[in-house]
Amino acid sequence: MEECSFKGLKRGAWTPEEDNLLKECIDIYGEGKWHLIPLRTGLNRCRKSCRLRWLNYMKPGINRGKFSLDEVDLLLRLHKLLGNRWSLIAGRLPGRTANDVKNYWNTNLGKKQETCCKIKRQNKEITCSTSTPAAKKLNVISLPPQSFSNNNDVLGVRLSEVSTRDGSITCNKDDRKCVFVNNLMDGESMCWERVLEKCKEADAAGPKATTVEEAENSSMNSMSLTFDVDRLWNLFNKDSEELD
DNA sequence: AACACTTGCAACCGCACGACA
DNA sequence: GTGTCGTGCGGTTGCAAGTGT
Repeated sequence: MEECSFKGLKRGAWTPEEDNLLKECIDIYGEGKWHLIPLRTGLNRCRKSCRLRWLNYMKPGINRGKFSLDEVDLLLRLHKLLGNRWSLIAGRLPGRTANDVKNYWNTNLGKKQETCCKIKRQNKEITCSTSTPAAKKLNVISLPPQSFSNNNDVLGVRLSEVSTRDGSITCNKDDRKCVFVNNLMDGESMCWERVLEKCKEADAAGPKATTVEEAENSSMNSMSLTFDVDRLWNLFNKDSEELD
């Protein structure tokens, strides 16, 4: 936040007066005009700070209550699929912000994962990095290079703009990336959700964990689902072909 | 009551990326 | 092709509130 480091700009906790100014300005000019906020309101805050305040705290519809079991379950599954893509995960949790999700993960679920890991290391001598909590301990699904047929506009995203080159679903515009992932999980396609459902069904039929860690996860943490990455990838391929 | 320690979360920081000149 | 600007994201920090001793 380069400009926020300049002297003269206020930092730290927001006052109710500042919140009111911010809200009034956004009511008038709308979201996204962050550069206008300090100019129009006289708020002595940088635009990034204004944006963060609005998105994480003041935006209508934000759910500041405790995470329900359903939300935690979904969060765990989405994190397993997407890794630390907090904004994408938050997009699937109505009323939750990326910051909320990230904080919840770091303070609750991440610690549980770490504790689990330590216990396992002590008991089973399983190697497990502790350099970064949470994320690196998870078997985040990594998608191999994937191509889609050219110029097919599916689910609001031109598929020629989509690739999975770096192991994530990406396309040329961030918002489109979001739309793409969201759409994959929404509506008739519900690609990822079907994947998850199939995994759930398979797990219900007979748990098949691919690693010792996952096998232990299934017994140590009832909230955690186990995933066979290869199977998931095959299912994703199948769904992609159907979309094609 | 007073202090130390822990926890949860709001806010900040640095970086990446797209748009545009 | 390159530099600048605006925006968004993930990681990290700082501090108030809560809890333990």
